Amino acid sequence: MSGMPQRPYAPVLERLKEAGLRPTRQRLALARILFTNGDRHVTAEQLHDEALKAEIPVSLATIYNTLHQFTHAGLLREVVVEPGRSYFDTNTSDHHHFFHEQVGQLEDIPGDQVRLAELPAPPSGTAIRRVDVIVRIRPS
Amino acid sequence: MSGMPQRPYAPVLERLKEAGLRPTRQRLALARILFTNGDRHVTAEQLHDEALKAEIPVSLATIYNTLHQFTHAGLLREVVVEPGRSYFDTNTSDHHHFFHEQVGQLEDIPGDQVRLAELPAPPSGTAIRRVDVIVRIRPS
DNA sequence: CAGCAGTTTAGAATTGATCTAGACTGATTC
DNA sequence: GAATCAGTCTAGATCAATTCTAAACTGCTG
Repeated sequence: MSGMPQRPYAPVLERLKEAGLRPTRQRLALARILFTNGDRHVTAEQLHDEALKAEIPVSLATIYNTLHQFTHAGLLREVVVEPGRSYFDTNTSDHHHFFHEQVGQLEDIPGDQVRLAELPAPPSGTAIRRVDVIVRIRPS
Repeated sequence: MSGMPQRPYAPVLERLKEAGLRPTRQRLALARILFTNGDRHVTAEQLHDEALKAEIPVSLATIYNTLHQFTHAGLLREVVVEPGRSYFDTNTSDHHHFFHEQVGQLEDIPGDQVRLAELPAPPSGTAIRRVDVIVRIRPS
């Protein structure tokens, strides 16, 4: 079918190298799925299914390893909204989320559409690491 | 030891009745642990341990049932901050949280110390059900 | 192309939570 | 206060998401 060999690997390869991650077959393929399709929010299972459909046989363990490595490297951000399920967000810039509870679907809120007028001082001996705002929505 | 029979059950009994929950042995005991010690944030496991230590033999299944029933009745509020673990907050008023990630410990932020200057319009066809703000902190 | 640290993998194990079917119990009725 | 019954409770099985383990594999570098 496709005449041109699929090769938008180059930019993704760069990102892996910069992050100090050895560009293996699996990491390249997963990075391509994650980072060449706009902003995304995936669970481990979703990414696994998608990889298998794309003919990239990869184990679930590797999916988990990779998601966490990417997160530590700052390529992904983990978002916790439901007990017993983690979402990974390819948008690592400063922003918050809508969470559609019925569907289990996350959606970015552009960073400047939520502003905290006032932030409390953290308890003494602690520093703020990050602020998460989750706007839980339901069909109306 | 204690001369007076422990009996701050009365107020707690009222709350159960008002919520339409039959005041059983277990529910009364758990309600007393939860609601007569100021604002608290507990996981199912924590509450279970505490109950057993207080000589109230209760199964883990009942702990889960009770926590959910109390939550539906509006006596508790569930807070999701960590994948794979749910916290239940005895403070059901409008407020947000600090989450001490190293320790897995939640702390209330008084309602008026976080104010959202701007809230985005929910996607069309949806309505906002609730907004959660989690300020993640770490030892400094 | 040999060697090795870093990766990947299948499958087992762990964890938090839920389900199930049977035993128990608060409230109601006589 | 015994009989009744819907509502509860329980031990144990089960489930789903995730992590662990030990062995096989693979990018690099020399």
